[in-house]
Amino acid sequence: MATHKGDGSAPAGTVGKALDVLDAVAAFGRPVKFAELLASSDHPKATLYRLVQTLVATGMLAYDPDRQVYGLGLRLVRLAHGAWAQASLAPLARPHLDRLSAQVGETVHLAQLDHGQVLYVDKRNARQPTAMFSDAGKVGPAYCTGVGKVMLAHLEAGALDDALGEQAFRRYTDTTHVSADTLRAELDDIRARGYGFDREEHEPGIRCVALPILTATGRLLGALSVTGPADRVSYDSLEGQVPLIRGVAQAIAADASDWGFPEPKAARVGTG
Amino acid sequence: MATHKGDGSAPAGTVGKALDVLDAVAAFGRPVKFAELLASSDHPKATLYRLVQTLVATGMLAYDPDRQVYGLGLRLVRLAHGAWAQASLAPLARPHLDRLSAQVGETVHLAQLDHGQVLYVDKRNARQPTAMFSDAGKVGPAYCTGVGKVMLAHLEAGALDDALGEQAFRRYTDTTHVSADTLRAELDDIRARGYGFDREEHEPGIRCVALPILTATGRLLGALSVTGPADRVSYDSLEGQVPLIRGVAQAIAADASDWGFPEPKAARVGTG
DNA sequence: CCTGCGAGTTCCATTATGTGAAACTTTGTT
DNA sequence: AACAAAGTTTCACATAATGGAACTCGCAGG
Repeated sequence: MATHKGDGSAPAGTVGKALDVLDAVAAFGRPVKFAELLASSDHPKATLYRLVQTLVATGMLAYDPDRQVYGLGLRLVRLAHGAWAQASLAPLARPHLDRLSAQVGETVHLAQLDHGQVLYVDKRNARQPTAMFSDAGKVGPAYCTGVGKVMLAHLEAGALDDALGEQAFRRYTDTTHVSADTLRAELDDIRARGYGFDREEHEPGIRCVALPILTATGRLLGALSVTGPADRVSYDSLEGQVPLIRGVAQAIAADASDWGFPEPKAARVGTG
Repeated sequence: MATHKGDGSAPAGTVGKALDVLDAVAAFGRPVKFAELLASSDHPKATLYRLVQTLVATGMLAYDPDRQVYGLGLRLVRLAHGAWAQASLAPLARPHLDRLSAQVGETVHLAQLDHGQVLYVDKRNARQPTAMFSDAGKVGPAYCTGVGKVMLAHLEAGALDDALGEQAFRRYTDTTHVSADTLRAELDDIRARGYGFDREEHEPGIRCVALPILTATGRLLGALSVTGPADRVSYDSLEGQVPLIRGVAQAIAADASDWGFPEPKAARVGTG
């Protein structure tokens, strides 16, 4: 799993390697011992060791001398606060999400596309308290979520090809797309219609309707979705929310362009 | 601007410089042009340029070719999700915070110490919805907040000296500590008593009581605080909450040691 | 139109940095 | 005590970073 990159093509120098180590630690999802890290990496012991030392020294990794394990450092949390605040739509969209959430009464997601994957940057639960940070930063598949498909649909041809190349097409449910071909067909549909559904493609019993957030010039910023359980929401009722959601999406886009929001470089990978 | 470190002695290698660039971008709090970054850094143009290129290539920085500005990349948000989940007390403490919040009815903070600064990793508002991610990741001064002082008080001598060296001692209110000396005196008090107050030292009208979260062996994990406006809470009433908060702190510490929580390397900077 | 300027980008000889096999130290186990 | 496994340090070597200078681009003024 790790990331799609593996490393075979990683053209980056020392910095890239160091960051890959961060990813590796993150992939474990728990504090790791040096040996575990070593096993999961193709660096020689000494090299990995120094890499890790550097990361600890810079606060990106935390080392617990008692248990001799490494974890992701708090400096990352600090940096990410900045990233979330300035590189994501979330802070800008916050009041709009609140409004939408209040009006639809179902779970609302705000997502952006990051290297072909869906990155959830904010969320409102049905009628529970506001989302936790643990929701922002979560990633999900693009090919089988409402927000994912809607964003793919509004990518330029080249970027779409790149992004499709990164999809796993794993079958989660019996409605999951398992090939780029059927997905492409639906994306055409979505592009024409302006919104898309997740028809229980990722989790059985979970449906959603999603719309892209586009600038006036058609640039993709992110996506919004309203999600509900199959036993409570019909596709018709979800479709009925579309005008409302569209209004919110446009409001967010308007705020974003006023503020000079940088384009999320989405699937602009590779070519450099 | 730069980091607190500025040590000059051993800033680390290439990786360190690259990460400092990230900090620099984060410090602007908005997308920056290359020239701005250059002005705020002491690297030669070509060097900074390549550093930035590397960071963009690795997804830590995002580049908007239209506006020619750099912002923090979404990869950071993704990584931070992992950091928050595994390097912070937050996920573990979540249910405890919920409980505490429900019982005291005032704002509750969970913080950790990061390089001499307070890092808020979770929060519950008085009776509003749960904190947003924008609260996790926020940093604050250690010398004039309840959680900060309580954590400083439970640092070992060496670490405390380091940490005190990083305090700005800026006067926010007329009760703010403005020197290490008076602060040290209060820290002794706090250590003896086991809890501390923020007597409107950071924001006028804002009081809080804070307790450290310590392992059975006395290792500092973080701190908890209950905060309220001066016109609603007295120091006596806050003090009355201490046993309750202490119970929660102990519960969190117990969970943390069960789970093998890594020590937040706090002020263990320098010596490397 | 062309000239000058500032921002951004590329070049390339130099050298600081990172590399990794192997040796060494520490920690835990039989 | 002896061994093994995990972690740390060493050092000759090579890669990768450095930064001064030159180049390109876009634009404002002459």
